[in-house]
Amino acid sequence: MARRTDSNLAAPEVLDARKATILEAVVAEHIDTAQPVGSSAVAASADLDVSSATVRSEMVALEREGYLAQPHTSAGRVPTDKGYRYFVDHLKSGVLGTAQQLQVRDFFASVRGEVEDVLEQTSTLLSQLTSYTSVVVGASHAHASILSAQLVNLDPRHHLLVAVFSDGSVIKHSIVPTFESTHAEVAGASQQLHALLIGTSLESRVQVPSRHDNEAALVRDAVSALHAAQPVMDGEHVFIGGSSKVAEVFDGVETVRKVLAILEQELLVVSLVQDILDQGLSVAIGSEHGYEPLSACAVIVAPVMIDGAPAGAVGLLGPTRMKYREAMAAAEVVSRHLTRHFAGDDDVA
Amino acid sequence: MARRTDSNLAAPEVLDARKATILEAVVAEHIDTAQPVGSSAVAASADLDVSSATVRSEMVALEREGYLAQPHTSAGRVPTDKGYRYFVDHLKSGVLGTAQQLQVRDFFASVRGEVEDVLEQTSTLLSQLTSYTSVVVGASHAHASILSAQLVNLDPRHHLLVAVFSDGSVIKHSIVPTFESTHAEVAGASQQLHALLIGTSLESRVQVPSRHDNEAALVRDAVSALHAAQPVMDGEHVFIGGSSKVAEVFDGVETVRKVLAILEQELLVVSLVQDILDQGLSVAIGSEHGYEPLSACAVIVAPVMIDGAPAGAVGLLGPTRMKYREAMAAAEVVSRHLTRHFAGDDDVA
DNA sequence: TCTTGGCACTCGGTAGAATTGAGTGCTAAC
DNA sequence: GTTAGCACTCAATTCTACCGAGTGCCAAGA
Repeated sequence: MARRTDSNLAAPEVLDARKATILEAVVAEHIDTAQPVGSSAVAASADLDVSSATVRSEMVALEREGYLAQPHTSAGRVPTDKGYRYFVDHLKSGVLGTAQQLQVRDFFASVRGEVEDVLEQTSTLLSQLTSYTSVVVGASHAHASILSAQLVNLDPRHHLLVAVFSDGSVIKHSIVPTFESTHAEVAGASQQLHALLIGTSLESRVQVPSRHDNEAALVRDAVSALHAAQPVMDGEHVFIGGSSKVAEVFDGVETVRKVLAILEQELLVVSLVQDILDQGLSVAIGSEHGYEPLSACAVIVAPVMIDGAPAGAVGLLGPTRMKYREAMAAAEVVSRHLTRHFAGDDDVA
Repeated sequence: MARRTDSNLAAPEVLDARKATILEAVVAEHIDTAQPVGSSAVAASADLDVSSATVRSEMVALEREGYLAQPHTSAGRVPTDKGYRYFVDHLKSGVLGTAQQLQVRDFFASVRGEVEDVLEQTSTLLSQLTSYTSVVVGASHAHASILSAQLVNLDPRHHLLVAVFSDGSVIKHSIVPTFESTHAEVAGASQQLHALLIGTSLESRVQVPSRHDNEAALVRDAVSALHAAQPVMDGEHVFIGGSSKVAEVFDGVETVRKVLAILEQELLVVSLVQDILDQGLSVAIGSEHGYEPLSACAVIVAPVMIDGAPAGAVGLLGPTRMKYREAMAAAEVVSRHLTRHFAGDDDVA
């Protein structure tokens, strides 16, 4: 399983076998205990037959090379972001526990309803599976074609544009023209809109009528409102699950506050996830994503595909010392199920 | 300003003037400092010319009556929930700072867009105004009448019911019948639905066709789906703002976790707010609402009206030692603006 | 040259003791 | 009823000693 798929990034660094074993032992142990790890613990745990003194001298090397750090002189070592990165890059892919596999299977076998509901519930599932906070970013429907568009008359100066897309999404947008319109005008505009927009997507340009009557003006307003709506869309498709996990998983109120504050800004979360995907990563550790307030976090992402094209993602957010193997397995399994779910094979899991 | 509007509740208790002054001084001081308050501090602060010894003896009385509590023998006093209740019941109504008034006015003068967007932004506003977590519950549109209903054909076995309501809300619901339908059948059903549902509300019963063809079956499916959707609706109209404030305002990770966990369950939040309103309260302190995990919290609510009928609410959630006066003022001002906003006077503030 | 046992050293964490001081309850006098 | 005075309580703070996990370094051994 490739952790980096983007070739313009430096290839994973290589350490000699013993250093690698030691580093991995330190990381694994620290993930487990949240404590600095000492040379003797490593000598005992890892299956290398060397004394703690040898481990010690290797550790100073690893520290010099930036993989490990020492909280203070007489303490064990703690992984740096670079250390975690090495660990993740050399992680053998894990599998989900059978109980969890079953949970995922059951979930996708029984989940019903609108896309939004599915995504929301998926975010809850993912967070329950891992005890980390989860993020599910829904597909943008920029490419979906319009199946129906209509203008509904709320009152003489307030109309509602409602468009239905081929992916099952529905958007609405208020149209508040400066002039009053009759029922008949709105109905007429509605019909024109429908004829005009049906089969188009948000990306395609449409030919609007240039006449000067109310009906044509309404149509123009509606079309421009629709196309203006596009960038906002993504914001409506973020689902964050298990934000209370933040308080469980991080220590330090200040960290908790910072992370929650980020999670509140959903647009920011979307671009975070997008950035990581764009970098070709499946995990971003510490400061690898540029978001300073999240420097204590690691973020795992897995894309969700529709028709072979990326169309959303699931993500997990935890401390840098998170359980990468399990969390990555969960993210991948869920993203795969989700992809399959949207491909239409609701039945088989 | 009445804190309790429901007459079947006990009238606010009365304390003699000096006890009241002392109690209020203790509460005010404790809200300010988060520390237990001693007799000498009260004797100095409050404008009663008595010695600390006198204050002391009054305090034992207040403690005996359940208004105050002592964390331990040699500490000052801390208000109980009952103490806060007295404080709140006798609070002179506060006004918002002018800067904040301006902020609210500007906000409502410039806010645009769909109801959902307005509510969401309002929740952010409210949380910024007060630095507490805010809750905005949107109006249920059970009473709104249907302006338009249509069935859109996604694929032969998957149709989308889209209904537009007079309050500008739009709901969609998947219809997945066991049989395949032609385009014409769906279009026919869509027209029947429109004719059938237009002008009705979610509460009204409609006469569905009893014929045995696909078209009639589609109509029946759609109508029942629509009415089944009703209870779920409220869930889609909760907006929580400033959840990161939870980490600022409560101490103790465990409390933070519990509160966040509650906030994640939006339906629960809705019923919490509803319960408090039903009790005729505008503030629920500690265990006054039945939600044990929120026993460290106080919740302030203010109803939002549409056409004179309650149709939603704004709320604030903070620690029991929250700044009641400011927070209540903020909630009331915002709810009033929101009420006015939905009444249509967008311009005047 | 690499490994290892040995050893002195560092320094955070803990446990106890001593101290402090804010605040109380009580009482006797006003 | 009020108040000054006083003994008492007890959390919080400070100080001390000490423990021990863990290090760095070195000299001997493979």
